[in-house]
Amino acid sequence: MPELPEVETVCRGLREQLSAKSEVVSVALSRKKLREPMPKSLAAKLSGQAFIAVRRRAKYLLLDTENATVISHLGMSGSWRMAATDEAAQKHDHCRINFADGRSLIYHDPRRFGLLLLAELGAEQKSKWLKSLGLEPLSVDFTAAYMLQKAKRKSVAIKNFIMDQKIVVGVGNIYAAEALFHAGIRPQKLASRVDLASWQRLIAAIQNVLGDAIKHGGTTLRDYRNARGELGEFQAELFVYGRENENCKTCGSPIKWLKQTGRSSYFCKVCQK
DNA sequence: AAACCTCCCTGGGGGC
DNA sequence: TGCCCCCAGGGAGGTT
Repeated sequence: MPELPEVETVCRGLREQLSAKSEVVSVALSRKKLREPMPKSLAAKLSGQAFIAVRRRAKYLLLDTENATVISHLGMSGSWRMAATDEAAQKHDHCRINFADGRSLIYHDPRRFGLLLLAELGAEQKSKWLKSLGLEPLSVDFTAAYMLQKAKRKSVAIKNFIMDQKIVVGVGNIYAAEALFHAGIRPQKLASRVDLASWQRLIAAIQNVLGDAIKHGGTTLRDYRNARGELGEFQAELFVYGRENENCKTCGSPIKWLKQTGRSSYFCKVCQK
């Protein structure tokens, strides 16, 4: 589900919601496991603490107290919501963090592909989930020269390459399709065949589409909600994703669909070469 | 080493 | 209405 813009939107929302810095009084976990079991020590570690910062690395949310960091990944269907502590639980709620001010922060995840882990303060980057991650796409390090070098002698399609979290993080199936459209590059093109000028266009396209999606609060296809329970609005701005047989917004020709390594791709065969 | 495939889950939609 | 199959925003682990 959530790619960088959705996770960033949730991050900003949680930062605001947690700015009250109320102490945790208790934590309740469901018996179901997410991708990994949730740590039993969560209640003991968080009780008496307040969250002092909320950060994002790739598609991971990092919630800091003074002595630990909660690592959260939303998988395909995860969401966080703030509710009154006396509000009834919903099906698929898996973690409920109760604060002294009468509110509760709740992790909800029907498919349970998400993650909820605990790291010692400052040690989250050592987690196996974070240690091999590539560059942040909105950082100054993300350059055409870097991508050209990394793509050398790679026989993967460009779409798979820009979705490889070891190379660049945060780009998933929707925004890969959208960025390639805006850069005029077909998703099947080999990464090693993309020249420097094309990389410059593609990097600009990735940064623009991620930035615009953040401004629109992300894309809601089905499950995604921000920390206030609101939907994203970027789905109205999509040029190709999910638009098979609909007219290209630029040239009018029908958008094409293909399956690449098990995932749907969408492109315009006139606008993308 | 690199590039596929499979699997972890629930639920919604389409075809019959 | 029901059943069955396919699909979905991710990503680690296994296989070739």
